[in-house]
Amino acid sequence: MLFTVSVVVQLPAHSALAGPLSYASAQLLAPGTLVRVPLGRRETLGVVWDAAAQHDEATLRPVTSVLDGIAPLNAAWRQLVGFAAGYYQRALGEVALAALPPQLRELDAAQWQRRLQRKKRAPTAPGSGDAMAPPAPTEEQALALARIQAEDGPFLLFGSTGSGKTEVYLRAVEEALAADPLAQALVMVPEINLTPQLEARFVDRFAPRFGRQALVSLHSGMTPAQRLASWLAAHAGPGAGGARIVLGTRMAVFAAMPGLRLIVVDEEHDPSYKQQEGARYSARDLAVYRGRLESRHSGQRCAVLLGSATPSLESWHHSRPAAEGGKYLRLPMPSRVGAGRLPAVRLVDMGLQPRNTQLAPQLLAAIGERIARGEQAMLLLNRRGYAPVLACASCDWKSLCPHCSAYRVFHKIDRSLRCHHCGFAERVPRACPECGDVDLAPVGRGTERLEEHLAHLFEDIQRPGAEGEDRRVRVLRIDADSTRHKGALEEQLAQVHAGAVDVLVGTQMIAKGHDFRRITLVAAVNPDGALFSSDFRAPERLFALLMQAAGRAGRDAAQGAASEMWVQTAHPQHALFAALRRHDYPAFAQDQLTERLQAGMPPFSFQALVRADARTQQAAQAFLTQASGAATALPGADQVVLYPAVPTAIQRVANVERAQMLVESASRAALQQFLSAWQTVLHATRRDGGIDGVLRWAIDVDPLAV
DNA sequence: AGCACGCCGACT
DNA sequence: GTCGGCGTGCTC
Repeated sequence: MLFTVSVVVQLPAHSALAGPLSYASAQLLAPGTLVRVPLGRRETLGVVWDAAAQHDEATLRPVTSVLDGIAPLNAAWRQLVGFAAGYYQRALGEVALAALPPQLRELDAAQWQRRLQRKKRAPTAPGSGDAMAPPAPTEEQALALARIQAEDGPFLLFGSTGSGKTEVYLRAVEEALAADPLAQALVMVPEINLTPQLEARFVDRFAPRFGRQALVSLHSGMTPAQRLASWLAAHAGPGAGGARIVLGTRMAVFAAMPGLRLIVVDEEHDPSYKQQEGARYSARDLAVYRGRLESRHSGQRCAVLLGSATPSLESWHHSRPAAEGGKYLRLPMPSRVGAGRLPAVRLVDMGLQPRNTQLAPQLLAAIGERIARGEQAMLLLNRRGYAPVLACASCDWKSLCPHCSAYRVFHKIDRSLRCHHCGFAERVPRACPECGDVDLAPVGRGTERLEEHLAHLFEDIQRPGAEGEDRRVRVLRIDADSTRHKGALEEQLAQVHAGAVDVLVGTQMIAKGHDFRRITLVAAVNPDGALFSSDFRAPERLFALLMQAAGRAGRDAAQGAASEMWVQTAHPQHALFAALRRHDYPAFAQDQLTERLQAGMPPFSFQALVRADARTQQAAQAFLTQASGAATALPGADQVVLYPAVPTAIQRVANVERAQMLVESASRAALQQFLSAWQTVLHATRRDGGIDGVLRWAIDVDPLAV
C-alpha cells in the first residue's frame, strides 16, 4: 500500500508549480516531517505539508528518504510559514525552506545519518546554580512585569534609553521558563552587532541555572554548522535536552520551538526587522502573529513583548487605549535607572553660521572642554567615505557611476571612487576624464573627511595626562568601512571603552545599542536631510536615531547631569527638534500620527509596492502600467488605489532600470485579496504582455520606504 | 531557483 | 572539428 503525501519544496512563486507537490510513500508521514524528494534531475529537501491521502497512484515518484531523528515541525510553525507566504505574496515552499537552516538542505540521507551518530553524546550537566544575584527590579520594572504576568498582551514596553528594558526581558524570560520546565523563550535584536552583548547578559543570568547549552543564537553571522546546531537545539526543545532560550536576529522568528511561551522583540522600531529580499517579511509583525498562533495551538499563553524608547508609529498606534481600539498593551517606563539623567539637547542654528560651516565654533569648544576633562565625545554623520561626490572645477564632470544613476563616493584612504549601490570601484583619476583639468574637488562631507577635519582642528590641543606621555587628541572613526574585517568592530569598541579614544566619529551604527559610559557629548553633525525627505518615514527614523544617540550619553550617573546632545540644523524651530529637546516621544508621535491620518498614510492605510526590474525604464514602467490596466475587475480592486508607475529613488542600479507602483487600501483584507489575485495577472503580463526586457518583478507588502 | 537541452563563436 | 555562451522550458 502506498500513501500519497504532499510536500513543499523550494520553488519560486513564478514557477508554474506554486503549491505542494505529491509523492508516493510507503510509510504514513505526519505533516511537518522533513523528507528528501526527487525533483526533476536533482534531489531536494522538502517538508510534508498535508495529511496523507490513502489512494496509491502508480505514477507518482516516491519520497527518497525521511530525515528521522528530527521531530515533525509542529502545526504552529507550519501555520506561521503558511501565513507569511500568503501575506507577503510568496510561494509556500520558498518561505518554508528559507526558514530552515541552509545546511539541512545539503545533507543527503547518508550524511544526515552520520551527523545523527556524531550528536549522540551525553548532554552537558546543568550549571551549579550560583548565579550572581540580579539587581532588584525598580518600581517601574516591577509594575511592567506584573502586567506581563497578569494580562494577555501583546505588550509594548515603552522604556526610555537606560530605563532597564533588558532587565525586564531577563525577568520576563525567567518567569516564563520557571512556569513550565518545557517552556522556551525567543529574544530578537535588530542587528548581529548587538547579539554579543545581549548574549553576554543572558549567559550571565541563565547559564548557571540551565547550563550554557540551554542558550543558543541564530543569526547570519554564524557558520552553517553552528546555525544547524542551534536550530536543532531549538527544535528539540527542553524535553530532549535542547535549548530553552533562543537569541537572534529577524530570521529567528521562524525558529522551530515546540515550547514557545514568550517572544521578545527588542528595539521593535528598527527597520532591520524587515527583510529586504526574497520574502519581505517583518519579523516584528510575524512575532505578534506567531504569539497568537502558539497560544491557540498550545492552549497556554505565548506572550509577545515589543520594546523600544521610540516605538514604530504602527506599534505606538496599536498601543493606544483599548477603548479607542488599541490592541497592544502599553507599558511605560519613563525613568532612567541609577539617577543618570537624559542629556540636555542643544540646537545649533546653522543658518547663523557662515555657509559651509562643518562644525559650529560653540560645538567645537564644547568638544574641546570634554577632552580637557578626560571625557569622550561622539559625532554622528550618516555618510561614509570622504565626500559623496568628486567634481571637476572647470567643467561639469562629476563622479557619476557608469552603471547606476548615482554618484560614486570619494574614499580618500585608498584614493578610490566607489559606488555604494553596485560596488563598482576605481582609482581616483589624476585629471578630469572630460577636460583634463587636474583640479578635482570633493563636494560635501562624509565620515572620513570629518575625521580628518577633527584631527586637524585638535592638532595643537593637549589632552590631560602625565608629563612625557603622548597627549595628542585621539580621533577614531567607526563605520561600515572601518569595520569591514572580522573582529574590527569589537576591537574598535574596546578602544572606546578603554578610554583610548577622545572623539568618536561614525555613522548610525555607533548610535545603536552600544553602552559607552564615558561619552558625555553626542552631536548630530548634519541631520537635516531627513526633515524634508520624500520618504514619509524619514522623520520617524531621524527621531529614533537622535533619541537613541542621546541615550548613549550620560549613562554614568556621576556625569549624567552634565551630558549633552548637540544637533546642528538649519531648522531649529522644527517640531521634531522641539519634541527631541523635551525627550518627548509621545508628543512627536502624536504630531506624526495626525499628519499621517490627514494624508491617509500608514498606519491609517495599508500599502504594498510592486517593483519591476528591466533593461529599460520604459519597459519597467510599461510592464507595471499594463498589469495595472488589467487589474480593474479583480476582487478587492474597488477598495484599492493603484498609483502610476514611477522610477525608484535610484532609478538604475548595476545597469538595471527599476520602476515601482504603489498599491494602497484602507482595508488590509481588501489589499490582500487584491494582491493575491493580481499575482496571476502580473505573471501573465510578464509571460505574454509583449514587453521586451522585463527581468523580474516582486511585491513588497508593508514596505518601509515608498 | 536549478538544471537540462539547444543552437552559434574562439580554441585544445 | 569541440568547448561553451546563456536563451527557453520543466520539475509531483
